[in-house]
Amino acid sequence: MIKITLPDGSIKEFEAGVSSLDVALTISEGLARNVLAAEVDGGVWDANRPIHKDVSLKLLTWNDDLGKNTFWHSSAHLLAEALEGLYPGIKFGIGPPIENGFYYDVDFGGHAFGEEDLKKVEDKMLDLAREKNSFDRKEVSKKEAVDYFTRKGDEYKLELIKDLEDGSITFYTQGSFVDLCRGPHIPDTGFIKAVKLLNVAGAYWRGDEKNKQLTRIYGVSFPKQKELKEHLELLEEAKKRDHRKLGKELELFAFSEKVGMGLPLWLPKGALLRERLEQFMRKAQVKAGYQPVVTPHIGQKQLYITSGHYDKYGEDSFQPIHTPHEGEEFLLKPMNCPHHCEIYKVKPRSYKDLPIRFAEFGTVYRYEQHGELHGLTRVRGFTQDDAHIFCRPDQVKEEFTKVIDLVLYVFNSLGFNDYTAQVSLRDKDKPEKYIGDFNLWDRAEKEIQEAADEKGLKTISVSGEAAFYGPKLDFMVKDALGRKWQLGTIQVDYQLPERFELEYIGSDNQRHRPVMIHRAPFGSLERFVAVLIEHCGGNFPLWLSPDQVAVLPISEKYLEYAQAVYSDLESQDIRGFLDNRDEKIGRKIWDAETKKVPYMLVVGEKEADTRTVSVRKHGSGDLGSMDLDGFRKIFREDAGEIENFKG
RNA sequence: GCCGAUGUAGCUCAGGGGUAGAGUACUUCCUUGGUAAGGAAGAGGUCACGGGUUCAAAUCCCGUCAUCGGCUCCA
Repeated sequence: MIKITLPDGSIKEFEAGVSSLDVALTISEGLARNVLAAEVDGGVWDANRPIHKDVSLKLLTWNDDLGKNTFWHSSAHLLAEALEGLYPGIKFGIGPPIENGFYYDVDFGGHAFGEEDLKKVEDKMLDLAREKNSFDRKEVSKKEAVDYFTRKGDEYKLELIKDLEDGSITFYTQGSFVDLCRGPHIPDTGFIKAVKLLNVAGAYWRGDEKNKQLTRIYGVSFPKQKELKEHLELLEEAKKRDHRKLGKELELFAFSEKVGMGLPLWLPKGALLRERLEQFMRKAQVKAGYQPVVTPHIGQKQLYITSGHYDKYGEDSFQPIHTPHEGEEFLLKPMNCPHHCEIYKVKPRSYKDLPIRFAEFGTVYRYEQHGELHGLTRVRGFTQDDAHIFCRPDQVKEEFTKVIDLVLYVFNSLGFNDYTAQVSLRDKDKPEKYIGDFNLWDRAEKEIQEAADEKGLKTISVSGEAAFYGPKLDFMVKDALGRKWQLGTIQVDYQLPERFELEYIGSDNQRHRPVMIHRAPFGSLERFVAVLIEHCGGNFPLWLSPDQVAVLPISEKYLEYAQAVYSDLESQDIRGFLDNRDEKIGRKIWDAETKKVPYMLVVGEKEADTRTVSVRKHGSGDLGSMDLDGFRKIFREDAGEIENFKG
């Protein structure tokens, strides 16, 4: 007999060899029907895998993330089985579950698999699911595994097996499909009741551009048809918040093929939004001891050779601008740091001067690859809310901590609570990707982690995400469709001060090397605005709204009073417009609501007589009549502190 | 850059080898209307661009460009 401890602490005795499913049956048949897998002593197991010793056990259903994971992993196998049935001889890469569904990478040989083929595969998957084939686990030796896939002719699986330890290899079989897989899986395919294959994409084998590109098929599946329907509706809703769609609808920004791809054009309303954000940041930075500087949009090629950027990115960048002068070459600036280094160097610096903080809204240009461009989140010309802090080594942590405060202040002010703080480290297996002394790297990485910990930030560490000159603390935020973007970034850099031979005179009257901290709380104005748009669905906080108030006269007869109201608002620095069109009030309200204008002031005979306005708030409706002072009070309260600062 | 898809009026989209369609926006006129779309008329397109097939191409084929979904990249 073995003892099994359940999550509620109760302990039950079973014969050795009992499965999680058997345990579930002793609790209730209904539960057993829903068990997808089980957490056994912390590891996830197949629900039908026999247990031979005392363990703690948690049954996993669709309501557990690990349960969903297992479900989608099994769905990937089902996809592969369907594909193999329809396209015999194809080869398989990997097929894991992901955050919202699963995918499988497939080598179709010469066949061009397109989106119109998805329906057929979906149907086949559902056919196979109805067969309720069980997922059978089998431990195999490395030799058996190699033999099987050699016979099958699947070089990708063979490559995977090569890296596996003999004795740790398992196969899973469902129906006629056998896969190399560590599992676990759901009991049988019958659990999968609804499937939607979402798209096909190319994906390099093992994520390496030098390898062959496989066809990746993305899908999502559910135990109930209804859940699929809800999921697809959620996706549709998310698409409505897409900044590219809202940016067009709200006339914030546009692109022109003539100007060039990835080069955003800011329309008046968008420019206003940007300006408000810049003003907000300027104000916060002045308070935090930053000094604004301004530098040109180009710099000599030599500047970037010195910084190391030319060596790293030069060939894949916008190419040098030539002048009538033979041999003279300028680069569009792809970053501001070298310019700021030269500002640091204009005069000798004392240890007493440090830290020095140079801030600039610097517009930079980077030749991003064609397929990488994406709305405002990935562009070829953008403005960083950049600053560089030059400090003594002993000041690094304190300065870093202050920057974290600033980033968090910005995020909080804009209601960004759902971010991930990512410590981006170097990939220690690829030292060739980085410059500088790795002892300094280790020091910088440690300082970043410590500063983050001291601020109580919950961080995740990702190796290989560092900049080539130093590690970073990145603030990642998701867009409407769940894609992660880096917004705020803080970087510790020991390399550029070295390359630019930056110095300060210490208290010992000796020359010392300062440390540089690169930081941009927004990251870029473009990307930040994009995420902001999606975050608030185009309903900006009042202080950022391009149009804050619409004055809506009932008819032409009240235009004069409406104009007086509008002028009064203008004199109070309240932004908006007067809708003097020959339209009915219902129409004017419709249009203002559609444009997401926060406040609408309806004025007609009654208001003109009593010198009042009838206030309507976007999304909430009629607030009733009041005089202008009353409205301004409501407005100022809604606008909050930020609106009321004079930046 | 790579794989897959898309490109028709300012916008959203239908159509499809034989003279280009809707809704909306726009212009003019009527209407002077009280909290989410008043009515009528008009104007608006080299069907992304360049080739090819055809008596005839917006439609079929090829190429280019841009956009979308991914991959790679992201100073």
